[in-house]
Amino acid sequence: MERNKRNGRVTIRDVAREAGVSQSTVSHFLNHTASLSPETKQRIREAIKKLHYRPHLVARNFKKRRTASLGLFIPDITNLFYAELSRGVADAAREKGYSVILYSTSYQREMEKSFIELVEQGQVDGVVVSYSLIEDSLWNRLFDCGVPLVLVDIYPFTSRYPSVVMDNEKGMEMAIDYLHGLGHTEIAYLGEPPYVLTLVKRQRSFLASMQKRGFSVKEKWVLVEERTQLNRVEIGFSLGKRLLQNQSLPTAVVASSDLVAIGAMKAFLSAGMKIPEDISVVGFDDILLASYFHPSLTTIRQPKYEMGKMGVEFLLRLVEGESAFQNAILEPLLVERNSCRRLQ
Amino acid sequence: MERNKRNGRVTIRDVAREAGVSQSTVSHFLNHTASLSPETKQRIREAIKKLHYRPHLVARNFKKRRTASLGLFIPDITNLFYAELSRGVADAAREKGYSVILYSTSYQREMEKSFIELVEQGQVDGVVVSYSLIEDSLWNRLFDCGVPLVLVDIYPFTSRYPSVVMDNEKGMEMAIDYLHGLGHTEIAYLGEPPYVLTLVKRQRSFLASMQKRGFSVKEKWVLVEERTQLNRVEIGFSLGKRLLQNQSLPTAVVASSDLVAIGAMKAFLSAGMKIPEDISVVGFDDILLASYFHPSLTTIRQPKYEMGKMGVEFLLRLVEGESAFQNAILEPLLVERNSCRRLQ
DNA sequence: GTGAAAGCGCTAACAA
DNA sequence: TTGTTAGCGCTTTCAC
Repeated sequence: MERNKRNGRVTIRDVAREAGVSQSTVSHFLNHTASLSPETKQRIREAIKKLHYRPHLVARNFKKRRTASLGLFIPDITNLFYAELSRGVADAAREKGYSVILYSTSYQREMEKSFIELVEQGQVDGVVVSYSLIEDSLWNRLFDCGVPLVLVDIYPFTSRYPSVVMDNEKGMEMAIDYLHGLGHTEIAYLGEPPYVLTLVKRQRSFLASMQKRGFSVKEKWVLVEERTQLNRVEIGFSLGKRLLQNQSLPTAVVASSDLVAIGAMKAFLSAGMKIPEDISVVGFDDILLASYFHPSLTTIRQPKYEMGKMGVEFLLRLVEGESAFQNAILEPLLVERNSCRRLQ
Repeated sequence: MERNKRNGRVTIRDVAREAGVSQSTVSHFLNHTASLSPETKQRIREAIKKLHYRPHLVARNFKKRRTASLGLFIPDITNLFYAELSRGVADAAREKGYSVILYSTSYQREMEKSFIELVEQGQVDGVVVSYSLIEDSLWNRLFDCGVPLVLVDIYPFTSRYPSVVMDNEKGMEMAIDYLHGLGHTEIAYLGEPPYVLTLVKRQRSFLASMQKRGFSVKEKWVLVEERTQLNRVEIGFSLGKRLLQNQSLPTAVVASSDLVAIGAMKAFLSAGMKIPEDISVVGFDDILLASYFHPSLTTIRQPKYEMGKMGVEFLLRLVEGESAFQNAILEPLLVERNSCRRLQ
């Protein structure tokens, strides 16, 4: 970078001086906000080139009272579900000229707090929230600071914000339906910590769907981890092992997510069981890699990338001044692979 | 957020007025940069509370000529290698008071360019680069704009910057050594596009290590994909299938990364082969989930999280004015699982 | 202990 | 078509 005498950065002033015009003329040139004479333009162009001038983005946005960036609240970027969602968010944001600041909390209170503070201090123009704040008071701080918000994969527990979710009840019902169609009636549920309503709904819908069909649900077959911070795959593994401690086993298992399903499959295989011969498994999400496990995982697909993308679209409408907003509910899709067998 | 009359945001001015002191006194209060009388402090505290004042981070940093954020250049956040690395970067950054802006390019020129422009325009104080810019001229723009840089998982092709890499040659040699120890001499290499030196080194080291041991390398057993943008797992799958078209097959396969290995395993299993009975597989990276595939993947571990973390540490020294810098080379570790068998 | 004033790099009325 | 001026919200001398 070229440096000017004073402090380093080449500013619009330096360009103006070099070109023999005023600051505002250079600004007009940069923003095409006035028509300038060809000669002036040329002089400015040369000055810019000579000094290697680049407008200072932050100053520019500061003046315009915006940051052109969005915050992305997620619990864990190494969870493929969130990674795929993030990609949708990042792509949509970039397309509209916004940057994405990563607020990935590792499910930790401290991190939540520190990110919320950044939001309160105006670091971003809007926030995509795919995460349930553990500490309730932080939600209030987020709401109170008046920053535009969109809830993605989080149910709109308050109706003040746009949101994008998949129909989780329906997704879970499709899973049960599918297993039912294959002749299964003895089905277990393995769940990660239901710390978001999304997960609560899956669990409830599991129970409701089972009941609706007259299938009994053994308490010991509904295993839900409590400790929020654990790795999802490890949760699945440990729940899988716990399930195997039962006297009688179900013929099929539905997991709260693919990661849990994968962990559970590992537990089953490690115990010498065969999938789907000895037990069928259905996941939830359809993460990348789901089809690469052995056996490939039958699962309920969530349109993660699209959810992220749509979330940003909804958010930016708010950011750019619209007051109306939408709450989208997307459709689940069952992806049949090789982790389930037909009984008999 | 409380609003003042003029434009919305409550500023330090409003607080000063409310408390009956000057702006600078409030500033001193906020920054503990002068000792104030208890009464003044109290009045300011009350005013802040009453108005729900939050200092404006951007203005603050602008004044201080910094952004307190770092850019993270990666090709794909849904590639678990980069997701894990990103976590290290994010954690270290947060710990030091910096935010992370995601520059994930999807291996696309356009994206590269648009991110480089943001860097040139001063969006960040420093950049973690774990990505080889496809377009050479963009590297120059990055270098020329004088922003502090650290290269992570990228070899320092110029010696002007700090860097963190694992010893890729050694890692690959360990893989061959390991297979050798198990009695393998017929080994194939499946490689993703060697668009970074890191990958080139793995490939070269594969050839060198084979040669050193007097193992012949069949040309048809060294398969390397060219198309940069393809998904790594799919690359592995297609290379695996291509390998199977050979008349004679190797007894073992080394992949350029775990994702490629996983794809290849899928191809082998789909063709009715058993792993490791019919063919042994060694991966590279040890991504999360590597132990959950079937069979679990023997691989060379890269300390991804630590690399990200260390990268940020190196970078921040530069950002904070130090001129000396380090180039760290980390040690690989072979993680033995179940994807390889002893011959005989 | 407190405040006046200048200025970070830029945009945007408004004037000329 | 070009320039003057007044800030955006804050920090930071430097004086009192």
